[in-house]
Amino acid sequence: MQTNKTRVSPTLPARERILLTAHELFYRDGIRATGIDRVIAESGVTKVTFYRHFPSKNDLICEFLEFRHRRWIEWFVDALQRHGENLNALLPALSEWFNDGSFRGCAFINSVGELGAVLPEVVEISRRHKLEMMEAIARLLPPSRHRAVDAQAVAMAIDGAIIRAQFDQSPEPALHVLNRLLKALLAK
Amino acid sequence: MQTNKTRVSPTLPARERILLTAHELFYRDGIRATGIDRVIAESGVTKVTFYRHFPSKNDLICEFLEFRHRRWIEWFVDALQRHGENLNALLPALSEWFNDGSFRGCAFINSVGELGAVLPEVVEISRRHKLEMMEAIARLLPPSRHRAVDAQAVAMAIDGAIIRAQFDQSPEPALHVLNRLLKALLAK
DNA sequence: GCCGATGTAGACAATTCTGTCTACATCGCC
DNA sequence: GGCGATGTAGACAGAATTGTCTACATCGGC
Repeated sequence: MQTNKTRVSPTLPARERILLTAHELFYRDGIRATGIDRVIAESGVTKVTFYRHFPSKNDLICEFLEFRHRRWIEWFVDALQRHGENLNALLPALSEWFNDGSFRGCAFINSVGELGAVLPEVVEISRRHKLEMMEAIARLLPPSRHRAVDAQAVAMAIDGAIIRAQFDQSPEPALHVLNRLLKALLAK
Repeated sequence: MQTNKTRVSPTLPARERILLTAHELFYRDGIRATGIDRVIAESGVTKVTFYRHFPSKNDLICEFLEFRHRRWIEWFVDALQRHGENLNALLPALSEWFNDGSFRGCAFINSVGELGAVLPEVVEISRRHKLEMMEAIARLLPPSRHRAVDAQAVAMAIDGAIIRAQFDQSPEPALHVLNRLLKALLAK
């Protein structure tokens, strides 16, 4: 009898199961708050299997961030495209994310806050993540002398909105205020 | 012979010493990363003294956030006043903060990311903090119909800038991009 | 047919964490 | 004078942490 609380498909290879489980727990509860034993139990593997794939928790943390990065950017680019591939796509795209029940802010902002001082790789991966987010935003802007700086301004406003959405009960104020900020930025 | 690594003045009452030490360690290294034993050792008190003042680590965490809140707002209001008490004061004020060697982002953003899912008081205190920050910003704006929303937009931009300054090596890009964002917001 | 990669089961070690306990000292204030 | 608040020193308990170890099973590909 298996009484595992496995939440991921047991047909997936062990490595995928571990990564998916870590992704859910790390993002939801925080990284330090999540013990390795918990990840092992919920992904339905054994300790040996786990440690064969991830020599230490720090390795898992880095792989979790890389995994999250690929996943998030893929969603972001797709959402922007679905909503018209211009600046007006930003709000509906972010609205999707903020309204998702599992939204708990930006995994990279959270991780840098939690581990940045102690695990430099976390900062490095997160910086790369924000850079790629900014590049995706830049592609929405018409080529011009200010494109790079404008994209940075939009990215900064979005980070502020992520924080706001994370703090508030509802994502509406964050989206509303972000809209005002974007409008002001475009009307220059 | 006292070999304590006490970093706070030993003449202060025990409670102050604990709070100052916790403030430094929690902000610098993260909350979960900092053990109670470490706080006790570096504040130069004993376990009994510590637990008489703070029944549990969670109590200390909340008191740390309240302490940080009072301290930060006091500094912020003062800095805004010193720099002219108008919107142009924001940049030089934040520049002071970002350039401080101990800057490691916003303690409330970091704490919500780390503990928000598991300690609701943290979110509550942090929300209050952001509200008071926003009110201080609102007082820089001329009374108008949009004052509240404008203050929220400025606060959101500032949160984005805090993140950016925390991620980057240097605070310059964060300040520069924030400047652009504020200029756009005012020129409406 | 064999080898290496991947998988399972669970005991065990070493450390660290929070929090409790006993026993005693000092100081301000009613 | 006595009491309560505040302080010191350090042993101890109980739980949780990360990571190691032995022993065995399965399966695909060379």
